Amino acid sequence: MRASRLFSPTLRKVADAELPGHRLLLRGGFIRPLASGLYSLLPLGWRVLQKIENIVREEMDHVDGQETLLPTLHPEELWVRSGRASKWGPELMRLTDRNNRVFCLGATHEEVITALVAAEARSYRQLPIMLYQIATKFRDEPRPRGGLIRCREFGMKDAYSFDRDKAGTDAVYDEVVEAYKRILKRMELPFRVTLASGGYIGGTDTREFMLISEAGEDALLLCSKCSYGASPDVADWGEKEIRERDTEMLAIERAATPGMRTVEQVTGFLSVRPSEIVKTIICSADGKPVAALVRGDHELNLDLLKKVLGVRSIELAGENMIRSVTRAPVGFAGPVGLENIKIITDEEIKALANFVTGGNEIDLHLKNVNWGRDFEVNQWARLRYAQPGDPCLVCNAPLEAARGIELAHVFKLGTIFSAPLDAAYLDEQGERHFIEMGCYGFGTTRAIAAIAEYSRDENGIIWPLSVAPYQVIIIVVNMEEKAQADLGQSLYQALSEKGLEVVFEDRDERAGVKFKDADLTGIPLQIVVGKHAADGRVEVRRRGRQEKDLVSPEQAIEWCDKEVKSALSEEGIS
RNA sequence: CGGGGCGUAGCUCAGUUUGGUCAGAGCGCAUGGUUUGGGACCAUGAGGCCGGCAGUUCGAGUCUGCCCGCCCCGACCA
Repeated sequence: MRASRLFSPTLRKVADAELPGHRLLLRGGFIRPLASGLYSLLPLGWRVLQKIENIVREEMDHVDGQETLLPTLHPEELWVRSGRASKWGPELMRLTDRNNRVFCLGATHEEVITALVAAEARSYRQLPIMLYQIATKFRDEPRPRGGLIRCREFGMKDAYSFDRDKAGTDAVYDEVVEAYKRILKRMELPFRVTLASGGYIGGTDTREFMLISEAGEDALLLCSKCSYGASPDVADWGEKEIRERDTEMLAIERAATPGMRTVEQVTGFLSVRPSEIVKTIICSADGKPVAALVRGDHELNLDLLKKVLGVRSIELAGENMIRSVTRAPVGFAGPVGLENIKIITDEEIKALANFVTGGNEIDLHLKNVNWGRDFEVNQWARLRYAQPGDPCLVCNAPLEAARGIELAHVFKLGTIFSAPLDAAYLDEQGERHFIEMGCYGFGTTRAIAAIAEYSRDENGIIWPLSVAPYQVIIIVVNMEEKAQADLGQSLYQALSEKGLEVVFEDRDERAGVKFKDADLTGIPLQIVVGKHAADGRVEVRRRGRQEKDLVSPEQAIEWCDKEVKSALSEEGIS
């Protein structure tokens, strides 16, 4: 491609973009915004996406995935059947056809694929199947952000596995995990595999492939030593020695705390640390009030509480329930004097003595409260969320807080979709079973953003060869110098004939402009045809590296060829 | 949905406080010339519904109200 014909409008400055990677994608002429959360991919961006898609495609095919293409427009009725029409609510984009039939734009494709398989699969002999597609998804996100990181319309590879039993799903799942590792390695993205919750879709064994990045949207807790990592809402941690209190219990004191309802307010007002306060959270467990106690600097995990209590539903109590239990407005609950209510207490409070609690009276807190003496603990349990510093579940090293960009997601669906959509098969005995499913998503457009975020310098993006829009750029410093123009032209021809993807920077621009644009565009192999052209010498260098070599044109061709071959073979197309 | 910011030339922005020589700058673009190894220089020129609507006023880019759009934080989120 000749740069003089290439549609890649570069920009010096952009407003409305905070993330460095996003800015560089805009500046480099890869993407342009159309509306909030909607982007056009320009020729260079589209080429990058296709490279990414092809890597994904190869690795999915390698684990026996079969590519399909499913409709973007779904009858809403299908989503009603699976129960997700209401679950997703307005996030699912809806529209009507001329007959007033309601359709939605595919936010994901479990329904469609399950319906498809349900219609065709009858026998265990037809299983297992793994189908995937690389297609556009639509979600009316409450807040799109970060350019391609979170869009309302975005590219994704979604795969679905269909097996006769859980063991079958397990096997495919493990294979896809390995495939994803290869995909990310080929894109030269480092990643952590973390545990996550099922979210809207549900399912188990939810794992996310995260690029650790400040630009990430998701908070994570990562082990500082081993590979354990999880999102804070599901992070577990290892046994922690809790030394029971050994300080002397002081006399309980009433402390006026006018208007002080939050931990922050109370700590400030009474000059105590959050870890010296015990929060009392009134919850409604199957409709009955329960008091859950956690340290002021901890967060109550309702899921844990639900499990410990063995109830069906758990939620924070409403104002009325709190008033009737504590006889005080919200913000002053405490365990002392509570009657007819179960008090369940986080185990780490065992270590606390003389702590502050609410006084069950407006504008009142109590100081020097002690468990056992001032109130009875009905049950000790682990009730809080993990936090940085907690010991790793696996190796006991401290967990650290981090942020990540979710690149991919895998989980097991069981029969969540096959049951309502009636995807079943007959086994050897003629018995009917619902198909066991798995779901495996990979964000292709998001991967562009992730690479841009990860692999860059102040001058622009530095694309790995595997996903670069072009592999080589030949920069002719001055097209008016015949020696340079001719040498550039012949190099362009030779490299193209070798099958390399080349941009020929032939524009009538100043050298500085061309260099800046080349760096911004991030094409990994640069050949500069300049003042040494008359002596039959050109410069070669890797984008992002300082070193440059003065070589003959033949050596330059050889060098490009070698760099590309070694990069693409190191990927190990398996 | 809550909080904050912004909307003026293709891009980045000034001008809004205090209504009236207030339609501006730099970059980009076009033409001519000089330049040619890291976003050159000179000259000339084109380019604006000052986000929209409705008010206030003799007069609105500037004040008021409503609306729309974009960005950021939060809530939310395969």
